[in-house]
Amino acid sequence: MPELPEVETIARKLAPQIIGKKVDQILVFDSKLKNPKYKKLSAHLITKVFRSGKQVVIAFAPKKSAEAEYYLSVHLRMTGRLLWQKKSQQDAREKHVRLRVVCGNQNLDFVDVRRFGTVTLSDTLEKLEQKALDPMSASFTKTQLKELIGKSKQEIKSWLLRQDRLVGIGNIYASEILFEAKVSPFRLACSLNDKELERVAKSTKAVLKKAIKNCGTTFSDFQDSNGEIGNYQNYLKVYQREGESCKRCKNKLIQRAAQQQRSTFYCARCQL
DNA sequence: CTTTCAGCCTGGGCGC
DNA sequence: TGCGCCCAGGCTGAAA
Repeated sequence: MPELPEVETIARKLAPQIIGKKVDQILVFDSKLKNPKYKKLSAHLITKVFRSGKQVVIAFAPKKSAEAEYYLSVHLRMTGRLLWQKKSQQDAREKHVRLRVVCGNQNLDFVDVRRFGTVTLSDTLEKLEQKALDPMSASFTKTQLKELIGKSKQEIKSWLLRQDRLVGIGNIYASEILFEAKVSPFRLACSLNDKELERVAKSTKAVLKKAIKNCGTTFSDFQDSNGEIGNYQNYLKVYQREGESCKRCKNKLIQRAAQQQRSTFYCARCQL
């Protein structure tokens, strides 16, 4: 479900809620997520919560102001959510709770309907770090983008989804970024000239920044740790607007096409 | 090396 | 109300 802005939102809201909490135990309700190492987290304190790519990373230390010993990295994929909530009487499995971090009378629940989400435990940050560039980092520039693209003959929309080059962009923001940059999603990545690369780089930063400011996009089930939703769906220019008018050129030319079995939305008039 | 494509899962919404 | 089909904001690994 979530892309970079949604994961950033989750991490930011979760951090003040769970930092300083002491872990009693980890409960796993999904056989795919079983891991005997989770026992090691008992009695540890949560010391940090942050985003890495599309993952939410939670750091654990044996005591306050000690170095983190473990990092729990959660990838929410399509339908995953992290909810900080009071202990409930309900059966965890009924609500698709897959993993539960028990902290006193509250739980951090990893809820995931489709079970695509993954959870990994690591004892160093290096093992979690992505080789790919984060588009919100200062080193993401037109020059960097050009270098990353190289001679790739993939269509630019598909290229933007490649997590091994650039982390964090998913299906919604790829369409929105290319609309903002006035670049057709079907253009081959290697065919973009310097001006177009500049527009793609700038639009990437601008779109993601604005989405983060608005706490992400909510369609069906994106929620932060309080069960609150984002606002960016009100700012989407092309995504899910097939047949509607372009907000820039006013023509009824917002179209939908399939690329790699995923929907792409674009304006047939102003994206060249 | 690069690129494509089925598969992983479940549920909601639609037409019949 | 029920059934089958399509769709869903992601990623992996095998195949071409």
